[in-house]
Amino acid sequence: MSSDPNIVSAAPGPSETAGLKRQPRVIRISEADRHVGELVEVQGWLYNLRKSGKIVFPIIRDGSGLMQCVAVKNNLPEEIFDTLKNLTQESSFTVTGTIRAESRAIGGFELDVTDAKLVQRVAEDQPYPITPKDHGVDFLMDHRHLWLRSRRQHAAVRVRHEVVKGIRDYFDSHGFTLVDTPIFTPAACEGTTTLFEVDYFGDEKVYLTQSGQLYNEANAMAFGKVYCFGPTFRAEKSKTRRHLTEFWMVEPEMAYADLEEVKRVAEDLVVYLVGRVLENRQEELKVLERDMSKLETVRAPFPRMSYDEAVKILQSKGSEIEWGGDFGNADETLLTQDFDRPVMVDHYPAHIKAFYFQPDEQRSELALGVDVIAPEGYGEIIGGGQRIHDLALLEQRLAEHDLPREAFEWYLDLRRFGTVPHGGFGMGVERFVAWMCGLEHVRETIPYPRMLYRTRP
RNA sequence: UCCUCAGUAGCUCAAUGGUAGAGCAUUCGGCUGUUAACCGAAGGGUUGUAGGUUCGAAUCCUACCUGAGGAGCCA
Repeated sequence: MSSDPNIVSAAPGPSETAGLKRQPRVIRISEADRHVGELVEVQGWLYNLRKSGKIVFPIIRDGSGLMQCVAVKNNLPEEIFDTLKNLTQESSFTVTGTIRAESRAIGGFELDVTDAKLVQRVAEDQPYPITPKDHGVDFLMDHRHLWLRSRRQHAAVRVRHEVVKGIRDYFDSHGFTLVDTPIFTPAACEGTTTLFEVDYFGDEKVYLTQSGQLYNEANAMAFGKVYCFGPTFRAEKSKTRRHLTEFWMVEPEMAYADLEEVKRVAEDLVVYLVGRVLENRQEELKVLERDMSKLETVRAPFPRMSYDEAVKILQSKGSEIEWGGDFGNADETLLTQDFDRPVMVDHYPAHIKAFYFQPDEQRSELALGVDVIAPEGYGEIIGGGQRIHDLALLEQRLAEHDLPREAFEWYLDLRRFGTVPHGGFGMGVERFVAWMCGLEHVRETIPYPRMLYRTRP
């Protein structure tokens, strides 16, 4: 007997007597293996239907999986057989029958039908738009609310769930406290990227956050080790397979941490998450046809190199990059192609990083920042580093970047009242999930993607 | 913002200046083990929009609209 807390329906208990009508237990398809030989009820939607005269094979989808049902005309009341025979795609219905292992059927189990109830039949003059054949991305995105019922989308969303849960479990079990940062913010966190402006009761302009980092620094001084995890907004007119205007980012921040500690945590987190996805989401990766051998090699230590070294490697591989420039996507792919795991690049030129990066002691033109670049062309999944802890230096950087001093007074306070070296990073969930799933585009890693030219549905 | 490509049936595509077609989906009929089942039939079109060239335009030209891929920027 299962103790799955998800089962809310009344199940036949030990007090059931022979005189009572037997109520079949409602199960989810994902747990079919534990109910072989039992009479059960499945509640779901029609995924596909094949019929051959006096026998029909409806495949029911219940959100947890797919199961083929077998209904034979001669063994059923005519009304029930006709109900199943006339089901249209995505019609909702419940079906009762006995579970049997069947290697020919999708999922490995089959239901021999004894009863069925129609809940709502999809009208044939307005059939379900997503047929079992091919569709284009534009059409599917217009029907995203229905597309999520498809197997591949289902798999991607489940991998995302695993990654999100893994992120929380990792930080929760390593002494971090979740301290949420605001989504409405009064000014730019970094001053570089474009922000979405929001009218705030007419008399004040606020912006949707592009990073929780500045608040994270305050929180780290309060709690030692913190993380924030929520949606982030970038009004950049980026139109590539790696960009969304609304995406999720986890940002840990640690007091008394230097660049090396930031790198250690970033590496440890990535290794943990990859291992967890491989362990718990194999079925989903199979649906996505992900080459799992490409993930199994992701172990510590990751290759580490300085920006200087990275530029030399790129130049030797034919890139036209020059010292001082930022890496393009082609550069990132070149840089990782000889490795079977992510690559860490640190000590970037300060002028291509945000104002708050701590400079290197020996070479002040370098910033103590690190990027983690995923293999297979998935690009930068983590960016972070050590922050400036000295008040005078931070004041100088604000001035150099023409940032409004008064808006940052609270941030400067952190350097006035017990400042310590500290650092952290941000990891983009969608890019990470796209890498795990082997997806071409990050738009399939979030249920309702928001992109340059798409805000619907 | 820039560059490239694409818009034809509900969907995916064909028709390369000369009568707009196929598969899937839908409807009707057939089939007791199908695996995107199959077999037969039917309905379904102002070829993204506006203009132009031509005897004749889905096809050539111009503008616009919509989308995709990429660049820059970033996670």
